[in-house]
Amino acid sequence: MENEVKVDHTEETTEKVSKNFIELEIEKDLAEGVYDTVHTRFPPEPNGYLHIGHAKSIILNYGLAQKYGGKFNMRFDDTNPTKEKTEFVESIKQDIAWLGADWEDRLFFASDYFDQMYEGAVKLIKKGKAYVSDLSAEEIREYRGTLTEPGKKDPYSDRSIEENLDLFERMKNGEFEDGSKVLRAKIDMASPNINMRDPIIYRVAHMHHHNTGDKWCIYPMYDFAHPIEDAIEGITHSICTLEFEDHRPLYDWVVRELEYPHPPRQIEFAKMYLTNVVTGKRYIKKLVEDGIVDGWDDPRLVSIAALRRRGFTPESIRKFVELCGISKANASADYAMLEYCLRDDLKLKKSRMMAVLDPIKLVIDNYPEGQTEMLPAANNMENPELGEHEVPFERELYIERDDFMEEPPKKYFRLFPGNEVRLMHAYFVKCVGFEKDENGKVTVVHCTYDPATKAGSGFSERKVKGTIHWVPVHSAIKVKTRLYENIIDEEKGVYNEDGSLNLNPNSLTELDNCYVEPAIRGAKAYDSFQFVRNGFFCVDYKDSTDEELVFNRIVSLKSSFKLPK
RNA sequence: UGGGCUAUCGCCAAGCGGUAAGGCACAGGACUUUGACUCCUGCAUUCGCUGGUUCGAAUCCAGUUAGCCCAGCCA
Repeated sequence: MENEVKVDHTEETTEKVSKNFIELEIEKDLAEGVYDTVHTRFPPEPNGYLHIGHAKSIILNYGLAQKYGGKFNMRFDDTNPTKEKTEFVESIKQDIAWLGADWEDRLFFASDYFDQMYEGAVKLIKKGKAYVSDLSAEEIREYRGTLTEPGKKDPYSDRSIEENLDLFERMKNGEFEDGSKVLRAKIDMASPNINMRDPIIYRVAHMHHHNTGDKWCIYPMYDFAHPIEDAIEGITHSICTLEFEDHRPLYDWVVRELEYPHPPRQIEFAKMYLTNVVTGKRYIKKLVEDGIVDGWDDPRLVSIAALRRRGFTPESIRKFVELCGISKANASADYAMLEYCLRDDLKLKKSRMMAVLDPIKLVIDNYPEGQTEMLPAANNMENPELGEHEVPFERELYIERDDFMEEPPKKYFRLFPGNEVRLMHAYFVKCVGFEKDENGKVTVVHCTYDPATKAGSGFSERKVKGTIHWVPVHSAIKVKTRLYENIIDEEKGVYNEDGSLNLNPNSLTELDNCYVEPAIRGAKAYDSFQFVRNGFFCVDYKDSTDEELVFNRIVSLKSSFKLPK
């Protein structure tokens, strides 16, 4: 069979050479007529914020529906009121929409199907396939057996259908206390698969539900509810993660016993982690509580909200998911792969600005005092569509502190005494001296410029090896920047055993004496730019003020020059 | 010691009996008004291990090892 595919007609046609195993399975189903369409869903429980791991599932499910001309549903799996909140419903919807997965008008809640689930349970009872048990939680655990020993028959499993029907209805009517009774599916207490040992399918919980209020005091368990939700919505392929593989026999049992005409099919894939990145909810919760990060959307985290705040694009995340692929092997991707996707997406889309993060003054001795000339600068040399802007050139400029060295190592070709470099968009300048303070720290660098070398003049008498960026002292705009570098090493742990912080999360560096060329004026929250040689930055929506912009570094540029130690 | 799943380059990942794709990372080189970008070049005689079947095996068989998941009235 043809195993090559030249993907769609969408602009972003990143060509995929081979299909993943899920696509292969789906195509087989389609070819064999098992299904005549593809209908997928993303079913999160609204009990927290989504992170990059969820993005894989969202993009996978939505992408499958797109690829096969099918539909994609959004569904909140809210069958356990003890953990769910409306607050999370909203954040999850926002995150998914931001990622670009469109559920159109198909937004559902598992709790919308509670009536049908109840009827399903009654049907099971009538078929003699479910019974009400009075065993306590501890007893249930004992009777279930262990991984190596079979379970024992539940003493209540022989109740008559009539009695079960009566008891179950009374459970629904609130006659029993939480934990006093459960409804169990009657399958096989000796099954080597623990999930099949008469799993609980309904429990009593007198609790207010975010969607159904106080209508119910019994709630279905995931294993019973999920297949029903899928079947009701006409889902064909129920894609989930590996840990549910053991549940598939039960999933199939439910749709079979309930006699759904077109039962959905569950297919599992492996989660993807990022190497050395903290995703554990308990760690993040503690980091938030300890005030080490400033909430679930702190740019150092990898929740979708955090990535958005930091300046990631949905395109880059989609690209990342696509690059990682889908398989059944537990894997953890290098952060470098994500960074690559980010740079790749941003490099042609964002304006390139000169920004000096760690300034040192450069004085051009032979440039007239008080003179200013406006120099044209392409917004993106590789993408003329982005237009151009002007940058004022003066006698006094700021340059990057590490663009000057008093005693340069071999192969350093920026500024050092006697060396000539190009000031980006401007002139060649030659270093003629420098000043130091009492601590030996360089404070000012002096140079002379050559008017003949103006950018765009076609000057070609001589060449320079280095080009450095700069910003005019008097009209540059002062901003704050935040750099995020190393990611927490999960193996060592975020916290030590005594509770002290082990590593600085993503080692945040805040720089508050940075200057950007005046063209940055008017930048708004979420606007992002490439700062020449410093990477891509995004205006922080939370901490920027009218007086001062705060930039988050989205990703740094690759740099191959390293100072020899 | 039960059941399920997985094992191909530092990291992802194709491969489905015909003689190891691709990407990331890395290393060299060219180019360059960002040491970026782009462009070349290099990067698994070998597919967890051991046997077997075959003219031929990463792909089939047997065994073995390692890792992940399962004993919530969580999802």
